[in-house]
Amino acid sequence: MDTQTTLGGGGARNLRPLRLRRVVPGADPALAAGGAAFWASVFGPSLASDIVAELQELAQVRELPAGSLLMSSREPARDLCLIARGDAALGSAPADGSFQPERSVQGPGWLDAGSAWLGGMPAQDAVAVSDVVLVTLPRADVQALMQRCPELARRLVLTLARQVQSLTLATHDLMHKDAEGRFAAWLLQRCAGEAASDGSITVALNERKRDIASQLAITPETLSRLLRQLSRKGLISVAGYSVKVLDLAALRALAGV
Amino acid sequence: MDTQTTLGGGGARNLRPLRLRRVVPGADPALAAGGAAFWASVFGPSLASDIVAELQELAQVRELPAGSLLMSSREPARDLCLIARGDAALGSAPADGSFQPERSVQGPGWLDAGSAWLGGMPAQDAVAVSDVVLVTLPRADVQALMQRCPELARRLVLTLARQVQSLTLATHDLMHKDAEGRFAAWLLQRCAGEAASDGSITVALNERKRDIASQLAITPETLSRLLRQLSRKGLISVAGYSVKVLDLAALRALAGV
DNA sequence: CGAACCCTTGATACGCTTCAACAAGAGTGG
DNA sequence: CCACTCTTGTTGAAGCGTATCAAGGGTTCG
Repeated sequence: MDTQTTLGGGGARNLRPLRLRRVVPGADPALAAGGAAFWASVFGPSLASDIVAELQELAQVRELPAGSLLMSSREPARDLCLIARGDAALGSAPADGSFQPERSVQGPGWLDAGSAWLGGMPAQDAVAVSDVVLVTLPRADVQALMQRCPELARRLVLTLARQVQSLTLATHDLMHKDAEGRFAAWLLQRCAGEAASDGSITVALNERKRDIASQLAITPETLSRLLRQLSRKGLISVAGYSVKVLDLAALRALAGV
Repeated sequence: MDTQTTLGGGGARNLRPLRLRRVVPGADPALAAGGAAFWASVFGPSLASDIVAELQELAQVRELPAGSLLMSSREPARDLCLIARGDAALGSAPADGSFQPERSVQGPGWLDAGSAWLGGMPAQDAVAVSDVVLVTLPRADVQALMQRCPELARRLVLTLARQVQSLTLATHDLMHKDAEGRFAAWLLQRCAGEAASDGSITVALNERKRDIASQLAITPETLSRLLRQLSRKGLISVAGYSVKVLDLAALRALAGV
């Protein structure tokens, strides 16, 4: 039917993401774990350097292999959790060993800034998708630091406000968009600022397709059919784990409302 | 088929909620709008009284009729929004005059504590379901107050963290539960702490059924069929706008996972 | 090689929406 | 008071969207 018989075929495609990635590019650990750049990317730029130093003092930095459980909904959250390097997934682990990712986080960024304040269990579990550098800040210490530095409090409020907005948009999508619309919106978000010269944009899928499907609340089968449909309609062109966006406007129309 | 021919029938049921309620019980305005009780219910108890006084100073209190637009996703959010009295609905207003409620808020409580910090448009619209007393706090002033009172900052972080958790649970439900499960969960949440002597619990539906359906992301038709199904199975008993829960355990089983 | 894992494709089943029709109030105005 | 309209909820029939089940091929690893 298509000139391209198999989506998974072709030689020039990028490699498939493994379930557990064992090899990791050896990034500079000093930069990733402890640099001021890291704190700037999670708390925003130009935070007073003495505060950054205190945060660095409080932070517990751990390097963990892919597959590690970073956060469990079965034990109380005492720390604010961040990812300095690597990818992680938030979702639910239904005790039978499987894991349903609901949201993905790429380092450097926040994993969970909220649960620790509530004195109960976090609402989600988290696992490392790649090898990660996990940074944890004890809530009590952060609270004490906030007492002396109102600016830090403001940054934290900002972080939480952003997350509220992001989650609000996510629920809106789940309530009002069908699978095609949600995938279009997901793809557009991955396009942000990566325009090529001819107007086409290529998006590399870093995760397994079944994890993408899981985040979109659809089955892997449906995602596969969706990719086929959209490429048949000429909106995208798929080669393994790389998706080229051909018709940005049409994709936006699908994603809108 | 049933002994009860029509769900809407029967004489002893409670009244139907109107689309725009015009009559409102005349509660004590002093208590609702300005009392320390109000601030305690939104910021938590035992906040320093001088801070409460300053908040009271900053707050702009407005009494608005049912149907009013309280918040628009088309104009930037400069204030933190609270409801002192009455009911409001957050959702999307698709410009054609209709309104799709996604979440309901009952006073006293927060309407939107997050958007104002982001310097953009809020992600949702809000309308008053009943007559409401709307309280707004200019973000800049709250920020200045937080500088002098770290405790206030902590309370705000707590508020936002709670909302993050609530939204996380909502997305989880939308992703993994079917309509029956979501409705069961919704009903159970309304049961909280209202147990009668014989173990049965009666829940009064304050909103239109179509608004409940909208919050559950289902159609009114499906909700109607769902009520019929569950009452046929003996889990609940429906009389107009009052639902009696008969089998709490079975309902929990439906809502679980 | 076989085993494990992933993606794809097809056939089928089910949940929910859509559309249409109807009954019951609630508001309106004679 | 009644007739009329508007809105809400209910019910049934039909159809779409997505899940489920089953089969097959590709790739990686032991």
